[in-house]
Amino acid sequence: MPPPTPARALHWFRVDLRLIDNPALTAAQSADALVTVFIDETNADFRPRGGASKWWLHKSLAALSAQIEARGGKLLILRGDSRKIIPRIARELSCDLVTWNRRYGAAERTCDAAIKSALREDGIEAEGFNAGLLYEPWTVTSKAGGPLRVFTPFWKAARETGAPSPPLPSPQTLPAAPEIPTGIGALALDDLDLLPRKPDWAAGFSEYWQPGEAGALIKLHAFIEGPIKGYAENRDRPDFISTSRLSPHLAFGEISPRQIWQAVETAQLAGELDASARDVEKFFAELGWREFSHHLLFHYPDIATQNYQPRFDAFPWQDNPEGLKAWQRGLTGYPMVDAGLRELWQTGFMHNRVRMIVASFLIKHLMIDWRQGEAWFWDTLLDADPANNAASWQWVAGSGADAAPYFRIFNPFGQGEKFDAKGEYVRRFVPELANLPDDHIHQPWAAPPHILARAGVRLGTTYPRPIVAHEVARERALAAFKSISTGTA
DNA sequence: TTTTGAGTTGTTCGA
DNA sequence: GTCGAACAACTCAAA
Repeated sequence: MPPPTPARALHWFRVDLRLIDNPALTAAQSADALVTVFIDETNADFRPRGGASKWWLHKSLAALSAQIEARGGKLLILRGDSRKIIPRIARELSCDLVTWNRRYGAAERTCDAAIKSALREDGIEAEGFNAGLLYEPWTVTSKAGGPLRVFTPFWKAARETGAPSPPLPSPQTLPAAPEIPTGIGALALDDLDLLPRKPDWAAGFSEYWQPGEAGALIKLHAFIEGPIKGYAENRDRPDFISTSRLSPHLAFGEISPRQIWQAVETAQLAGELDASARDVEKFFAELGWREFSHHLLFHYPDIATQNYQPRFDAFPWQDNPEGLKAWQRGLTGYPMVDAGLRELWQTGFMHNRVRMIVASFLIKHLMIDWRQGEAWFWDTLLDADPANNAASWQWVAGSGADAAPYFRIFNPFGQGEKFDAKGEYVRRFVPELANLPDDHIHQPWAAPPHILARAGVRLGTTYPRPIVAHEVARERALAAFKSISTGTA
């Protein structure tokens, strides 16, 4: 337990870049003096941040720092191995309490546990809190006491443990920081060198995103006033804004799932929500999938690198660097797949339905190891999240917990015809096909020559032919997946 | 211990 | 055009 009124506290920001509903910050703010710190961690066993995440982090830290200063506080920025830095600065700044919010990856938990014991050996109190999840992984168990590995029973059991707790308010003022010695190694945000320069591939991102707590609240309220109505049906439509787009904000902890939950529920109870109960349940279930991914990461720490189902270790993945490159660049010849990958490159985001389509294509049509797709998403997604990214790729591959069956192979043009019937999504991100009529835009290779000519499309020149024929690829994938089935085959 | 029912997101084929 | 069945068999969770 922390001292009743610590003289001097340190709050360590990690995946909680916000002031509202920040229990660790709230616990620290009763101190007479408060230092808040963010560390660009260079710990050897941590996965390096992806490029898109770095861009977001820069913007988010700028927003957070301004918010803290507006309340009389100070955000210190440092770089290095957190296992050394935290105990050192806690000592040098004479702190008697250090607080943080928990993270759930194996390396991070080991690190935090080591820091906690180091601090306590120095007589400094250290305490972790839950800021990132509705239900912490160890609180949701089967009747037998173990982790749940199927979503539906997991989500049922989680909700039976009780309603999510309400969010904490933002502190209106923060205790002033003590004098920071110059030798402590404080950096300016720009020193972290998080923004891309040559070339600046992130130049377009600001058009779509406002990183930081204020931007998160704007997205939340826009969702509650708009797309949550009809969410159950529309969430599969990439051709208009049909989802919350809160994922990058959640990935950096600029908003908590408790805040989202409470805002939706409050609007619903007040009769201000023009959405059906089914819409709300569907949306809550998506938060539930995020919880489930974290639950899996906590109980099975290797999910980002190892097949959850070991029989997939024998899968005949193909070494196909040209195929991988065509996929990454959005040049597979399948408009829906290419639109998705170009949306990712241009905006740092991809609609969830399209993520499934492009992932299925990489894994099943090209038979490229899901880890290569996971790595690309890790580098390019603004919402790259160690739990969601790994669990979702394994779900598509069929190698994960509660995964898609092997014979579920998305038809890359059928999905387009179904969920982007007018081709608006394709036209937005694959402009060289924009003049094709609706009924040919998802299968340009099958369009009559005069239609292609009129639309200015020359296959193999202005837009690629399919790099693999769907029917051939499908049969090949079915055979490969059958070969690792546990049956007698 | 054994049994039973269920399991995010799909596609294809044939009636 | 629409609809149901097949696509495998397994694992999980609970009774």
